[in-house]
Amino acid sequence: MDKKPCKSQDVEVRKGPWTMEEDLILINYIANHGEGVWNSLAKAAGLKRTGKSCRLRWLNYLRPDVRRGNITFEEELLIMELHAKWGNRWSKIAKHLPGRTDNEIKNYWRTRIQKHINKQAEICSSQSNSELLDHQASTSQLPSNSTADFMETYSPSSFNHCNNIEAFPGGQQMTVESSNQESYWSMEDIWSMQLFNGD
DNA sequence: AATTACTCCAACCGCCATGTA
DNA sequence: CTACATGGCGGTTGGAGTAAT
Repeated sequence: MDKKPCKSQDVEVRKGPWTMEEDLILINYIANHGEGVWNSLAKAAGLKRTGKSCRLRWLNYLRPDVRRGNITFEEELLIMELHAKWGNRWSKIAKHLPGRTDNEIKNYWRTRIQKHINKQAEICSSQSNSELLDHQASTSQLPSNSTADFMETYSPSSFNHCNNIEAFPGGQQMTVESSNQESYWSMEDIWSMQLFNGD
């Protein structure tokens, strides 16, 4: 089922969640040989994954400098500011948040900030008249320029003199409450194991 | 205690840009 | 110049975990 024929040869390709073994293989290989052409890296490392998959796994999860969870209030503000400026240019935004990946920022935006914006819009629309409703309907997908509109109201600068902070995702806690205590292997675990195995 | 609804995030997909033969 | 391979990006989805009923 999760096998896909390759163009040139019938190589089985694994999909779905990465196992710890695969992680270790990838980490080990990159530690010894560095990043390279991902397709050939995948083959050379003996991983039955596409180069794309390896690249994604490495960049979003396995890199030693990746920070996950606990997005701070400052980071949240920066994300909103940069999103207002650039729209959904997640990789560009991620470059301004050391250790954060575009995927994480994108997820964070969608699950927390955008949701909050939609809520705010709902409140607004229930309070105001049909004029707003029309505008909302046309921007329900929240393209980048509607975010810019939103930022006029909720820009970081306006936060300084606005008491809406507690209404924001995460509220007064300012940080993501989801625990960092991974239920499975933490990256520290994996990296320490990698050091064990490394040559 | 069981079920349903919701949240969150890792991973995949498809498209586009760029590099190379 | 063209065709193909690869990388990078943004959008979307599946499923695990958690909260609510």
